[in-house]
Amino acid sequence: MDATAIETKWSRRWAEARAFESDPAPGKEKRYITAAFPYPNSPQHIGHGRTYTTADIYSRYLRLKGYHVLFPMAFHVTGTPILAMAKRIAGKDPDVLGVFERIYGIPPEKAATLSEPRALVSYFSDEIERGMKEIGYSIDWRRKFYSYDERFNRFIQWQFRKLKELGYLIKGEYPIAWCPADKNAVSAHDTRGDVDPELEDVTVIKFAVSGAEEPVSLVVTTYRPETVYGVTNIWVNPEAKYLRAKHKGEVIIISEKAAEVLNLQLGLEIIGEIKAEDILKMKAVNPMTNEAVPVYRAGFVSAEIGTGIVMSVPAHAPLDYLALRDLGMGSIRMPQVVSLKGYGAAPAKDIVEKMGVKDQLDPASEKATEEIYTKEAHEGVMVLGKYAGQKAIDAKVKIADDLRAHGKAFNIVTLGNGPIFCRCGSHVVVNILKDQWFIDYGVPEWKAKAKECLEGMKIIPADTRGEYLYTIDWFKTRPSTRAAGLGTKFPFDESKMIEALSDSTIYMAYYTVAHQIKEIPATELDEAFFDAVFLGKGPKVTDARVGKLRESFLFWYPVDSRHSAGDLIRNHLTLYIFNHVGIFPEKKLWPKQIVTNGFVLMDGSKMSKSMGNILPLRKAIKEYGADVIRFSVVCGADLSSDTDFNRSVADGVRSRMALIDKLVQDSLQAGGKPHGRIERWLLSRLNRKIERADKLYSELAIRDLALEIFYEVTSDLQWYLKRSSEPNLKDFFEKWVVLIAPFMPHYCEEYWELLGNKGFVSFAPFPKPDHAKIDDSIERGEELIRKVHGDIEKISGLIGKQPQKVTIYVASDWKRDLYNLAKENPKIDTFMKAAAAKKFDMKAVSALSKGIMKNVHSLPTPITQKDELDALNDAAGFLAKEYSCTVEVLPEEQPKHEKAKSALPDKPAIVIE
RNA sequence: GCAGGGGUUGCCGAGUGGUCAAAGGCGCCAGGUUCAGGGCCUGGUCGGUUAGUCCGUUCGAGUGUUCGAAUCACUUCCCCUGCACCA
Repeated sequence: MDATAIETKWSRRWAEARAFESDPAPGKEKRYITAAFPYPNSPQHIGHGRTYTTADIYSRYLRLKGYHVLFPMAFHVTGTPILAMAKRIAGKDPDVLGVFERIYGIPPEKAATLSEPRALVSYFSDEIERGMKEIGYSIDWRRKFYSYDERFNRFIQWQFRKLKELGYLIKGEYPIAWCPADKNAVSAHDTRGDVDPELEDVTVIKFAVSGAEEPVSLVVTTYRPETVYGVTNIWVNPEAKYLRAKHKGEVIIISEKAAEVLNLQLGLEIIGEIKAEDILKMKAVNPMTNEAVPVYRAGFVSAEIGTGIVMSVPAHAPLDYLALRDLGMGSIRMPQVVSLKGYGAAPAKDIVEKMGVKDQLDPASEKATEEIYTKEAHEGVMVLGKYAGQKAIDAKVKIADDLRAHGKAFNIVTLGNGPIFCRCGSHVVVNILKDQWFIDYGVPEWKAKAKECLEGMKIIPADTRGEYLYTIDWFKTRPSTRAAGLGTKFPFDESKMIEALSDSTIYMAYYTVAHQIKEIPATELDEAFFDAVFLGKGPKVTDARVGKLRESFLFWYPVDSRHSAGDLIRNHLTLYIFNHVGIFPEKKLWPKQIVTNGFVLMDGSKMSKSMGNILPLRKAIKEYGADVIRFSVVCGADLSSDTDFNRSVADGVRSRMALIDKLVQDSLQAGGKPHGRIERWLLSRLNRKIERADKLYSELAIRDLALEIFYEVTSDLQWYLKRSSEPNLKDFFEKWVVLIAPFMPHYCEEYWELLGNKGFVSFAPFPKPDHAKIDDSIERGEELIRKVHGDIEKISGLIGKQPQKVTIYVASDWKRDLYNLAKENPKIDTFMKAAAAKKFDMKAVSALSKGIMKNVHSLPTPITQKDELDALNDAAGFLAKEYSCTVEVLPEEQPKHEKAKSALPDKPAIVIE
């Protein structure tokens, strides 16, 4: 069995026959399948293979069911990662080049040539396409495109024009992580160490300086605005530089470093420096209590965090208490704002004393702070102010809102996990974009339509439906443009690019015309053109070139099944629903079904570059063969859970295929011979499976399918081999090969041909279950033989000798009648009465009654004595061979041993001598 | 913190009121195989017991509902994922 030869042969034949190039075929029932298109910044690994293999199995199943199926593929290159990677290659970044060489096996000379984004895209997309062809995905490659293709750009621009028309596109302010040197937004892959910047809203409260010549405020940053009632003083760091600056017409005092970082979002106008000593002489008015409080010095205050000025709430902030204590003021009045069970009026003081924290520089102060903050946030109750009696966590928001409403506070956005550095070396700050475009997924009618669509959709696995619903509710405004990246220019501001998740929500519509549209000059693909093709309206509906495209779109749409990994529910898949219901008013064009799957683990752990345990798909195919890999990446677990790929699984699949391969070859000689009992058993089992498999396929219960039509089948075949003298399996394989073809298309094509069939198995009809071949008594008989076989093994083990002679006694039919009677009368007294009424031999009945009644609800429904005798007689030769002894099968009515009478239905008496 | 998912016998992983000492795979043990090894086949793999049996204990921990719970409810501990501009 040469996997590579078979795979090459059949992928060539499919390509030559253009087997999977699908065009509209009016009159035929269609199914349109898509899977999330790949992002070509690395080769695909076996994990990517799971989604596509699932989609391919489904497509192939639907073809067997007689549907006209389209399964296209394209490449998503939108956004910044490819740009960033190309740049890093150009800069000879050792991390990137190291991963290329070690994990992807790309030689350094080759890697060096990939410093241009387009070269990178071309290299990896080519690699991915080859892999997809090698593994046998039934894709219509004519429809391939890249998301930076000019025609596709025009399509996406059309989409955004429609969104604007619908009022879903809005403009507003938006905070983002920003590199002041590059003048660009930064995300994880732009930072040193791939840190994902976390933005955090922080409240800034203004404390007016009392008695100042002109109005001026100290601005303090706080995460706990509710504690403003308990402020005893303000902290500044005497080592830091402070400035006076104008902010929205008011003068504020802020640290120099803070002003630098916050300038972009606050628009500060610097007036001049102010010495820390001068600030320390001031008194500041608490905007909530109107109390004037002094300003003190504290080393723990950092000029770089927030505004560089902090309010002091010693009752609730350990650091504030410690700093006061360090100044010798540990016993001043500390107003309590929040009550906390288990603590006194000053929880911060309590914990500092309990933990024995030395001073404000003691690292233990951090732990104390964390504990008090967490506890007060969740268990604390307000004891002061307007919201007394409410939970601290609720009061926090209300108090901040109140302060802002009265102009006593404003918000800033900071980096919660800073400091972060751009790859260029500069300090990442927060910028507020003034003219950011958003898609407003918060529009109620839009949400309602999305929910309506969801309700009408089939969701596999079913238990993820709630997650979609949650996501639909959770979506609000979503930024849809970025300053840089590959992809499509934003039509209403060409200096911006459409963001990567926003340009991949309705591209499935584009596939339906992707190859035809190439014949039309890009410049003619204007709004009216796409209106005509996808909405059937506007001036160009009569355009001759539109007609064909419109027809194709209407033939294939809607998408019958969309496939992706489950992590995309929170963004892509829900955006897919939103944009479809938004752009396409006709409900018949809305998505029908979404299928999501879990990840593939490698030997039990997540694949990652840092662990170096990524198995590239093409490497895996080379090692195991395409069909084995296809099977191994999908069969290990339910669709929704992660599945583990490891060598022993793949080896197991491979060795089972080797057995099947041999049997197929052998069966070719055996055509036309009559079927014995064991063939009838096998065919009975198979026909039962065919019936179940049809349902399992349509539900994509892949794990169950794998057990049912592969693992169980190979174990049946192993039993068959033991029981049968010469393989006679042609009829079996005729059906089974079709049944499993979606999983193992290459081998199955080969076997299909070997078995003398014409055409591709890929388009053969799904086998029909032959109910006449399903035979309970044969199957039960075979089970009995297996059981007897095992029992002989056990008994001879227990008595410690090899059998010379085995005699098997089959229970009389009256015992079977008794079993049935017991099932009808599961209580001992009624059972005995019923038995007496039916004139059973009551002495024999009472001997059996105890055993029967104990297991009355698990009692087998026995087959007849004759059926048991037939089965065991058929197996007598086999059993004799197995144990190299003589085997005799007798009814219990012909006893040669007293044990004969202990025979029970489904449990013959066995005498070993 | 909030939201979602989960803890099953050596491991992975089925099982969602009785038919469950609990599928299947892997690992391990014993035996077999014109078997070098690997492979393949049969049996075993919670404890005890036995001519193929029967008994006891188990499904993160605890409490409860029930004639009956791995399965339902409550409490508790632990783990994983997501929390937005990132594809």
